[in-house]
Order: sequence, then C-alpha cells, then structure tokens
Amino acid sequence: MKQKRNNLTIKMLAKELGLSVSTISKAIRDSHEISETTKQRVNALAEKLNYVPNPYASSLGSRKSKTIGVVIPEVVDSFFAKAINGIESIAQEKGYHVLIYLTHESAEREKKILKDFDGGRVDGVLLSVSRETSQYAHIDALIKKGIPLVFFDRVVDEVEACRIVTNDYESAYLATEHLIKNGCRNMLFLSFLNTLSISGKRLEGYKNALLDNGLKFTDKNIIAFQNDAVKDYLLLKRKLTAAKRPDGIVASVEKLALPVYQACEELQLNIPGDVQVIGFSNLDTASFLNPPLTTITQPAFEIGKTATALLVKALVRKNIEPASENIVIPSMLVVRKSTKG
Amino acid sequence: MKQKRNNLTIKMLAKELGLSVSTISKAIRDSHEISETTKQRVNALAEKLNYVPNPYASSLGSRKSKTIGVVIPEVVDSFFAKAINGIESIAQEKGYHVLIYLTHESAEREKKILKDFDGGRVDGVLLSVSRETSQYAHIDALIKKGIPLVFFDRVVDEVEACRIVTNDYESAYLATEHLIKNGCRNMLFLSFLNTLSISGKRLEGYKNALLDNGLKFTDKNIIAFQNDAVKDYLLLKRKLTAAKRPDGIVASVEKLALPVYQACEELQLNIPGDVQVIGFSNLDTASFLNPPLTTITQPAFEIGKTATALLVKALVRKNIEPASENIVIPSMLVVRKSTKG
DNA sequence: TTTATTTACGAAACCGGTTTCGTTGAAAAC
DNA sequence: GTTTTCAACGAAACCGGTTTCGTAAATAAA
Repeated sequence: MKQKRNNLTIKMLAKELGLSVSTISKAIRDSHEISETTKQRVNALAEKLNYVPNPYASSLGSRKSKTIGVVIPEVVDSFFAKAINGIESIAQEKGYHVLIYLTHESAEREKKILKDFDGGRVDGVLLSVSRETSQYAHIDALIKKGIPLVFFDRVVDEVEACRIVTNDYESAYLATEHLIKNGCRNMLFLSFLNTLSISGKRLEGYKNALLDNGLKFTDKNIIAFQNDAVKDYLLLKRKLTAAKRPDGIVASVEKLALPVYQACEELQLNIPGDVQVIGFSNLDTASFLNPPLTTITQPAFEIGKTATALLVKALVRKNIEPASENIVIPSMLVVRKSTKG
Repeated sequence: MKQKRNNLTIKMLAKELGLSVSTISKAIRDSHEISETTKQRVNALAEKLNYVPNPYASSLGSRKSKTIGVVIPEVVDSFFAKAINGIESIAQEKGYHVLIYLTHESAEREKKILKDFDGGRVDGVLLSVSRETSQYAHIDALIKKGIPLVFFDRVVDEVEACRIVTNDYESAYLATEHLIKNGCRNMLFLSFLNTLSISGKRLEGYKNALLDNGLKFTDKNIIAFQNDAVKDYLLLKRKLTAAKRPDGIVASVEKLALPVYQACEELQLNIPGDVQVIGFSNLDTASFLNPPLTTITQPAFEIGKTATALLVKALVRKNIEPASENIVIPSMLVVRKSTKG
C-alpha cells in the first residue's frame, strides 16, 4: 500500500461519469442490475485510468478475502515445493491469492499462524501440520469459526476436515516388500520422532510387510530421529556399523535419503551391495544420484492441486456444512539402482 | 474470512469494558496516549475472548497491509525455494505476511500480478523477473506509485530500484576458467533464450574468461534453449555428438544440469573424462550425483533475506525516496567430481 | 387504461478498524 | 488562586469499497 492518499477510487470514477458509487461498484463486478451500456462506460474509464479496486476495502465489505492461507513445515523440500506449485495453479485459475507460512516444524509457530487467521485474513486454509503438533485445539477453533480447512499430506485424523493424502500405508508396505523380495532380512526404518498420522501409517506398512513375509519386527530397527542433524547422523552411522548391520533401509522421509547416502559413502558401504536403500522422495535428481535412488514418489503436485480445488469448492458453495471428504492419491514405486529390484 | 457475521469486534470489547472504540484500538496497538491500567484491562479481555483484529479493516484505515508480495518464476527450483526461506525468515520476524505469485516465466502473468498490486494489496514487492520479461512499464508504474520494490537475483538494470544479486559475471568467469585450467578448450555455454541481465553477465564472464586465456569465442558454442524440454534436449544431444565434440560445459542455469547428465548418460559420454561439467546450482544433491557436480552455488537464502530486510527497511522509514541500493553477495565455486579440478 | 413487474440506478448504512481533533480533570507552572 | 500543560479518553470522520433498500421510468400483464 502506498503513502500517497490521492489514490484512484471508485468515488472518483463515479464523479467522472456522473454515476453513483454503488453503480460503479456493481458495474465493475458485472452485476446484473446494471445495464450493458453503463457497464461498458464504467469499464472503459476504469481501463483507461488503470483503476484497480482496493482489495481490503472489498474484503471488508464483502467479508471475503479471496485469499487462502497455506501453512506448511518448509519450502525447501521437493514435496512441498511441488505441492505449492499445484496449489498456485488452481488458486490463480480461480482468482485466489495465496499467503504462505512456514512452521519450520514448530507447533508454536503453527498455533500463532492459525490464530492470526481468526481475524479473517483468509477465506480458507490449506494445512500440512508440523511434526511437533500434537494438540489440535487451534485447528478445531478455526474450523469451528467456519473457516474451511483442508489438510494435505500431513493430516490429523482427530480433526474433522477434508484430507488429501497419498496411500502411505500401502506405499511403505510396498517399499518394504520390495526390499524383502530383493533379499533383505534386516531392514532399518528411518523416521523422525513425532506423532504424525502419516508416520504411523508408514510404520504400520513397514511392520505388516515384515510380518506378512514371515519376518519378525523389532523396535531396534526403528530409528526415530530427533531432528538434530549432527546427533541424528551419528546415530545413523552407529546403526550402520552395528554388529548385525542392516541390509536394507527404508527412509520414510525425503530429508533422510541424502544422509543415508553420505553415511554409506563415509563408511564405504556399497549401495545396493551392502545395503539397499529406498526413500520416500520427490527429488528430481533421484535418477542421477549415485546410485540412482529407488523411491516412493508422492503425487505432490496433484495433492496440492486437489486440496486447493476442494478448498475452493468449499469456499464458493453457500452451505457451510464442513463436509469432510477424504481423497487418496496413490504414490508410485520407482525402482532404480539403490535396490536390487 | 467467515460467513458468520457475529464476529468479535473492537466495538464489542468497547461495550464490554465501557470504553470507546478508539480507546480500545489505541490500547491494543500500545499507543502512548492510553494508560497502563486500561491497556491491561483491554488486553486481558482481548486475550480472554481471543480477539484478533480484522487485518483488512486495519489496512483500510492505516493504509498499510503489512504484507509483501513475492513474485518469482517458480518454486520448484532450489534457488527460489531457498530464497523464499530467507524471505520468510525476515518477514515473519518483522511481522509481515507474504503473498506468493509464480509467473512461470510469463511476462504476461507478471504484468497482471504487478497490476493487481496497484490496488494496494501489498506494502512492498520482491521481484525476480520472468525470462520473458523485456519491457518494464509495469514495474516502473508500480514504483512510480510509491510502492517499494526490490529486485533479487533476476534484476533489471533499466529500472531504478534496489537490487540484490550475486556476482554473476565473476562466477561465470571463474567457472569457465576452472574448466580451462582443467584442460578444456572447447566449452559449451548453456543458457535459455532471454534478455535477462543476469544471463548477459554470465555470458560475458564466460566470454572474457575465454579471451583472457587466449581462446577464441564463437557463437556456435552458445546454446540458448527455447524452454521446450523435448526440442532443447535434442539440440543438446546434437551438440554433444557433433564433429568436434565439446570437452566442457557451463550450465548457466540450474535447470540445465540434469539434462546434461542425462544426455551424457545416453550418449555414453563420461563426465569428466569426455566432458567436464560445471553448473550454476543450489541443488542439495549436487554432491551425491554421479559424478558429484561441480557447482557455482549462489547464496540463495542470504539473497532472499537481504532483499527482504532491505524492503522492510524501506517500508518503515517515512521518507519515500526510492533509494536504489545495490548489494552483491558472492557465489561460491564448489569443485566436485564433474570437473577434473 | 390501469395495475403489476421489471429494469437501472442512487442514497445511505455498513464492514471493522484508524486517525484526527476535542474535551475533561488533574498536576504543574505562574 | 489562576492559568498552563499534560495525560487519558471519546466523538466522529474516514479508509474504499459492498450491500440493502428505495424509487422512478419502462415494460408487461390485466
């Protein structure tokens, strides 16, 4: 917004054309109660003078901000970057603006951000919760206020709202089974310490794949990192040099794939010779890594797109029933050279 | 924004406390003309009732949106993803909200987005122009309107505004020289067809490195891709199979590094044996590529941070002189295995 | 022709804050 | 004791649109 107050307003257009303010307002928004002739006159002048309505004045009057809030843990993550791309594609198509907020995995930040939304900054919210988030009062509060909210990827099952996810359970199952078929018998499951439903599902998939294939599941093979890069890395290396070294690794989070590669390099472990690695990842570089990384690739763009489309749908329909729709868009197993597939 | 109209407003707080609307408003914004006692009473009630001011009403009255608009070509690009991270870090610290817009390299989109800003949606703008952008009227218009704008990375020299860039000329020079020192004599310079100042500078750096080292510069070694993935890729392969095959490649854009790897793989060209490759890139995976990619790595996060800090500084100071400050944050040459460094 | 609708527009209230200016009581200065 | 100054607050205009409702003229229906 500018300091200059002599901004072009609807009032000036009105005076110029000898019409009333309300007529101009309606004409610009293409109201049916304005004749074609006047609409054209108004639009012609608006065009000529380069008039752009003040969005905040509009919002105030109409109680619509035409803005959606996107709350995610971070941007520097292929998954979220692509999801944003999907989000933006629909948002701009439907005329919505997108405010982006990063929680950096902090529940506190997330709470503050959502609370701010209480003031009416956004019409709707797209949320992928932080890893730290374990209470949902702030989310419930927002929904109770009547602000449509759609979860994507990192959803919380305890809150009633739309959810767009991928098939985490099946993917992890598939990934684990892929390793088993390739001869692995002692597979590490890498994750971050959290209560995310998504993590639980992936873990379940891993677990059941083991059991269904006659392998036994042990907590010792589950590593829940603390999100302290240095300590986590040491822990990883320790696990990789343990007595009975794992012969396979399921990196259930994108961020964990590279550390695994690095550790193996340092420890002179051959992938896939010594350890086979499969990662949940959206990395474009996966096929050019050394060796190319076998991945479970999530439909990030589609998830973002679908979530936004659903949100927008909820925003335009009048009936404010907070419909809770669940959409699952499957991931893909892409076999590359980091496993013996 | 919600449909329900029974929203908690300043007026209701006023009635509740037996104070006037203006007093509440001032108290909440910690005005000096309100006593500590009343401030506490007000804040206590606001806290208790979970009052959040309507940002659009505030914006309207104060002519400040506390929002900055970030306009970039795309998110799915390590450089921009990291830049956004930097931007957000400052924005949130200073209490600014960030609206994100993607141009997808379209000048048309960029124009529309900036025009919308005319309405006062944002207090300031962070812009990295699209590759297609060759006219600057829309940018000038915004600045003339008094909306602070700072360019970052992809700046335009023709417009007077703050610019945060990296040392593109020197980096390209350095990159090229690096290849020359490693024995290259016939180096391709890969770029996209555009008039971006950043591209020009990188090309200049390449060119001068050649000349300064007694090599001759030829247009034949400059490839300006059209941004048509398929055609571009074919062109690249053609160049790599030409009679006098290049012995080195400078990929002046992040997006071009992977296609080079792919082409070499398909053509069975060894990197760095047959061709040495250096790329302008912020890829976290660079060191795990096969072979690890030698890069010119830009300080993306810092660029975003600095640009935002500068913008915010311009936003808070009253004097509206559109100071034009240029800041250069140097890139780093990180030698890895794709060159014989 | 008379009455009922419809069309096209304007006046004014309203959205929820901010800002300007005026007022009052008390402390400070004279 | 009177005048100033100041601290603390309120009334009202204002920000720039939207929305509701009223109305006059034009058209359709009776």
